[in-house]
Amino acid sequence: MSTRREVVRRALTGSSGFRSAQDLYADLRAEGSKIGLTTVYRALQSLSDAGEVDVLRTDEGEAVYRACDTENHHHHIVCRVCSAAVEIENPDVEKWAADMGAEHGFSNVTHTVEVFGTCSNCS
Amino acid sequence: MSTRREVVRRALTGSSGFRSAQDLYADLRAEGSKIGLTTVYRALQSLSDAGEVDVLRTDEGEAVYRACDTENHHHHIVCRVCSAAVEIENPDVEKWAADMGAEHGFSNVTHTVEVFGTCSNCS
DNA sequence: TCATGTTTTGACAACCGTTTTCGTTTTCGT
DNA sequence: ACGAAAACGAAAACGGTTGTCAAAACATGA
Repeated sequence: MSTRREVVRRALTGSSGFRSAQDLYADLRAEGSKIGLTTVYRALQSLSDAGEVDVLRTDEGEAVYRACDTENHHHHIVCRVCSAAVEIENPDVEKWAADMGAEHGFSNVTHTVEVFGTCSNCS
Repeated sequence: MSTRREVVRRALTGSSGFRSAQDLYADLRAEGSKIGLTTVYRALQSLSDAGEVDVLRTDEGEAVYRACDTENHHHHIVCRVCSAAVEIENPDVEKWAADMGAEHGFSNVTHTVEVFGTCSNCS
């Protein structure tokens, strides 16, 4: 396991919200690291492949990452101002998604569910 | 209302699945239209602003569009091979999202829910 | 019909996030 | 300490999308 990857993981863990690769790169450079942008992208790719971080896309198509507390399947409620996020669960939605798949003849069913709002700090 | 906009709308309506701007552009050129890519983007922007088409982002961050049967709030189950989509609803999810927002102090709550799978034609 | 102002259009360039390339540096096993 | 393999970073390439701008289409009034 590379040091750089750990540095990126730590930078991500230091924030409770979703961060973009460029955000993390800026943070790390600001604190004196000589890391390259390419390496940040590579580390995030690898962390997300390993399932250690969650990824989602903003409305603008930018990928943002978060180091979550649990590795289990869950969803988020995300502040659209500061990107802070809370992990949430809903077994009913899981079942519903599976049922919908079966009902319409879809196999290998997955789903994405994200809730957005303005958090109490930002409103 | 411009003709070009109608042409794009018709091209979208002709397909049951989600299509990208570039897909639609290719289709229209293939059928002899002299439309420009910029115009396709502009038409889709305007249709989506007007709420006449639904937009979502692929995993790769590409925007894809669909002309849905209803203008009411709904979700989709989308084939990850051919992009065919079926409109689905779930009042429970709507309520749950709102409840989660309230519970965690988030205001102005919205949500995105998409289900993915392989449709019967493609499996 | 013709002149004039407005809107729409499309070729092309610019943008921006992300990935590829490639030469260099670091790490690791022996 | 040595050489192979992996990681690294700068810069170029890439792909989708948006901005620019001049030309074309359209509308309006004289």
